Amino acid sequence: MSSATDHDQAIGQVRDAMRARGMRWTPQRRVLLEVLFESEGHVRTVDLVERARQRDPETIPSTVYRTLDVLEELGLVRHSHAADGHEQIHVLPGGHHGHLECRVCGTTWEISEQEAVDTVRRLAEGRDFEVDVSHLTVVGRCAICRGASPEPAPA
Amino acid sequence: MSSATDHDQAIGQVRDAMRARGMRWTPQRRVLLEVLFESEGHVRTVDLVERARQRDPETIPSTVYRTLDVLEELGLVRHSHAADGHEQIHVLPGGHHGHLECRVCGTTWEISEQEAVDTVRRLAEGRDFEVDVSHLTVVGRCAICRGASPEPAPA
DNA sequence: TTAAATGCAAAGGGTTTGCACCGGA
DNA sequence: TCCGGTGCAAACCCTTTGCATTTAA
Repeated sequence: MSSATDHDQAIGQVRDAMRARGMRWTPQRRVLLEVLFESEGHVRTVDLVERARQRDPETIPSTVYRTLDVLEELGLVRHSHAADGHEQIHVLPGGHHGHLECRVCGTTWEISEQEAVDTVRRLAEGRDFEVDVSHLTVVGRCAICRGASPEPAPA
Repeated sequence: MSSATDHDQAIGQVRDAMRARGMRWTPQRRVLLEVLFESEGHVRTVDLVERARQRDPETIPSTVYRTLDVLEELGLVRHSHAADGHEQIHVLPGGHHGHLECRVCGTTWEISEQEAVDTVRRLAEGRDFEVDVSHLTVVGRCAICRGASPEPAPA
């Protein structure tokens, strides 16, 4: 768990990085960064917009989307897609990581970078393919949902 | 590679299965099934609509989407999401399989069911998670695109 | 000062829905 | 005949875009 101070420090670094590149530091960007760092690794973009709006009701979606694009260019976040196809944002300093998502209950678990890399290693090596583990989402049914409904839809 | 006759036979089975459940067999459904069986395992839903329209210009998108829902309930197809979040359809009798997709050039390769299962086995076993390999899409950069641009965006 | 960001509104693209009509069983 | 499917149009949701205005540097 990170403290508010950790976040402040990380946000300060982003601010400096942006200024160093001639970009501007705005209240809107600070709000988004705060929300991002509190989002424990991954969030749906839609939820991000919502959380930012809770913090600042004036939040405009397009500003959030545009800032996310910038942050992705800076390498601070990455996006992937959840089981329903919606965009999902990952904060990198929390570590590259993949996801395991239950298609029944929607719960998501993180897969550590190491485990994600181990998982796809064989795939990648055999084909000279560079896997983007942050974009890896493995979908299926979790233990609880399998127990609740033993069989998947029959063929 | 399957012959037209194989397809006809498979389509006939679907027709019978639908009738047996009190569902109706329509020209629109036949067209969609034909397109599906010619799609070699996986297609984006949008492309499916397009291909059906080439065959029958009267094709209506909502009919395609609704029929796909029915086919998924029957267990004949599954959907997943490509790297851009768009829906992708898989025809099951062609075999469960995953995908490898290059985020740069967009090329997609199939991963056999066996390889997909091997890949995620450790992940699944450790958590009692049932992985839906048909929904597995591993994104990254292919050998060619890595050669063209050595480094990904720096952090 | 001045170019980067924002706010706003509108468009875009894929997908879903409601409902009257059609047509397969 | 009768209910499942279709056609059509509109709604939806997330996301992107254009452009005038604001504002950080």
